[in-house]
Amino acid sequence: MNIFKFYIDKIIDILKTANKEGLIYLPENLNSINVDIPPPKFNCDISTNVAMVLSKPNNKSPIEIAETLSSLIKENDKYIEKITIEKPGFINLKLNKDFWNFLLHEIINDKEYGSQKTKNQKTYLVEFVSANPTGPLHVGHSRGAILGDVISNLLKFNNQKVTKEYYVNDYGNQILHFTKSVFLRAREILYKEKFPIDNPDLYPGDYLKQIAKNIIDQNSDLKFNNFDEISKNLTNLSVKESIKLIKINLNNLGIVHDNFATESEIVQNNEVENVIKKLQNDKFVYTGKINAPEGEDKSNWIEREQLLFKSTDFGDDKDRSLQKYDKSWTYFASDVAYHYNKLNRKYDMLINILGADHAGYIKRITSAVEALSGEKNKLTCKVSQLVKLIKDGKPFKMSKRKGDYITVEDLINEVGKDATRFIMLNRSNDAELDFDFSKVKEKSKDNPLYYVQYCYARISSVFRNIKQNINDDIIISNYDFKYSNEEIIILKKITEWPKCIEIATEKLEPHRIPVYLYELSSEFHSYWNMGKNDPSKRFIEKNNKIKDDKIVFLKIISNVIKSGMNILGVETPEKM
RNA sequence: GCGCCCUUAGCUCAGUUGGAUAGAGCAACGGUUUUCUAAACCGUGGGUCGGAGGUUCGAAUCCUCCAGGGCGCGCCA
Repeated sequence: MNIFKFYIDKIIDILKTANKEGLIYLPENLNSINVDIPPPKFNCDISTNVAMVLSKPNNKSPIEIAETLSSLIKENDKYIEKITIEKPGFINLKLNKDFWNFLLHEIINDKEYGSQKTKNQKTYLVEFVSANPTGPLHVGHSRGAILGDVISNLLKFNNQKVTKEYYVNDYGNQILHFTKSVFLRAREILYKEKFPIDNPDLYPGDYLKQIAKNIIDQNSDLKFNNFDEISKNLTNLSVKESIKLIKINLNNLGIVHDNFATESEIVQNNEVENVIKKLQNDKFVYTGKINAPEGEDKSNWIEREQLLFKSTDFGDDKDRSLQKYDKSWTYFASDVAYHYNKLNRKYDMLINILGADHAGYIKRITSAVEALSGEKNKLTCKVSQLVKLIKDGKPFKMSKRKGDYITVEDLINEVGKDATRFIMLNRSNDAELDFDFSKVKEKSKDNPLYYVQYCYARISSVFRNIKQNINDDIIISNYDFKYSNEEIIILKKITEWPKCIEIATEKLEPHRIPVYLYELSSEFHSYWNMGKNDPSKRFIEKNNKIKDDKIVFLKIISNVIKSGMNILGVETPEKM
């Protein structure tokens, strides 16, 4: 039940009839007609811009059209108490009590209220995190991880089919350096050799000692004499250890992937060769030269003939290299193969969540997917911007070099899963985020998580006091209530929930959900406090009973909060 | 040099399929608890929506240009 759609459909029906009767001329495209909630001062529930949109094509003033339409609307809708026209031509509707009773009756026990019920269910592959398997996740990874998880939840809430995937980059130079670091840490343990801490290629973090120790303990036959001899085996073991750590981190954040795809498998199965052959056949690959980037030190630049992907055909600023100097594949080449692999698994839509530092990569990979699929918007990439850590009022800089960074484990231990998720989701993913440790820990209004949870807890306390289970369906025989103006303000907010979900889904912007939940909670807290002076606004009466209208009211609000918090992956405790 | 993101109140930020007087929180000041959870509420002040053009009935929102900040750009992943 989306009242905006409900009224747009209604208005368009009326327009079509009026058009047939020759009362009004209709342009082809009616998309700019919309229905909204008007500002509070008009004391109305719904407004539409239809008269202004039709003004020009009809060569009449908006007010004139509004007058014609408003009488038609009024005749055709039994839910209208009052209809007014406001300059410059808005039509404002005030809905009667039958409407609110109808609405509440529709949604009271609908656990999926707000869900976008589309006819065709689509399959999505959401790839996120995909951090290099060279150690545990740090705070920077967690924002994208949470974003991807909640986008998946959001799609699922709308009854779409979602696979959550992690792409393990277990191939290439960084992994080689990582394995070498494990090797040297192992020798440090076994032979007391000093780890070359100053070698900038190696990974200095302490966690490598533990990884090395685990590998030694579990593989007594492995000899740490010659790196080249055990390199392949040790890579596998080291990556496995890393993935183990990463999975623990993800679990602590409340995230479980459905699938882990590995780069090494893509390479071993010759998928890179295959995809490049396909692109060659389609004339998207050629041998040529590319220029060094402007404004940087070009002294090390070696110009050479190389295998290039024609991403400029799709709007990229240069073509992209597929092969390294030694003829091995670039990261991009295997990623193209990986995306071809995704395409062959026949998903309707692909979504990638990337960190800000990989944003420059989007153009070339969407180009590749377009070249391979022939579809323009098959792949959507969302970027999670930087997280600026603030500790003790000062920015906290992480340095991978020194192994000096805040891990997900530190984060969860210090602020907890729910607060982390809520705060990280409370901002647009396109904007940088200040993450202030002391504030996130604070149990007050400063922390929007507790504010929303407290709203749910307050509602729960009413249910507890009247000895009802908040999760049970509400059975009401007769929907005939008259809500006060203060209550209708909140009911109006409730009607916005489907719209919030719609926009959040369409734009893949889950931050709209915590923002909405905060606003709804704010209105509820405000109402709650009115009960102090005005007994009619209290929920429980002197005889410890509750009226039907009140319990319906509470149930609706708690349903919305609960389903919103579920999408966010955050708890709704009944007591705080 | 190029690409992406950001610029809205003192601070941190919401606000886009273009809508009516641009909203929250924090900070400041003053109030609210014999009554369902005060982790709450109420009130007061605070704005050239970075700048300049354009598009139109109407622009924080769309287009162009400019400025400032961030991230990134090599056969690293």
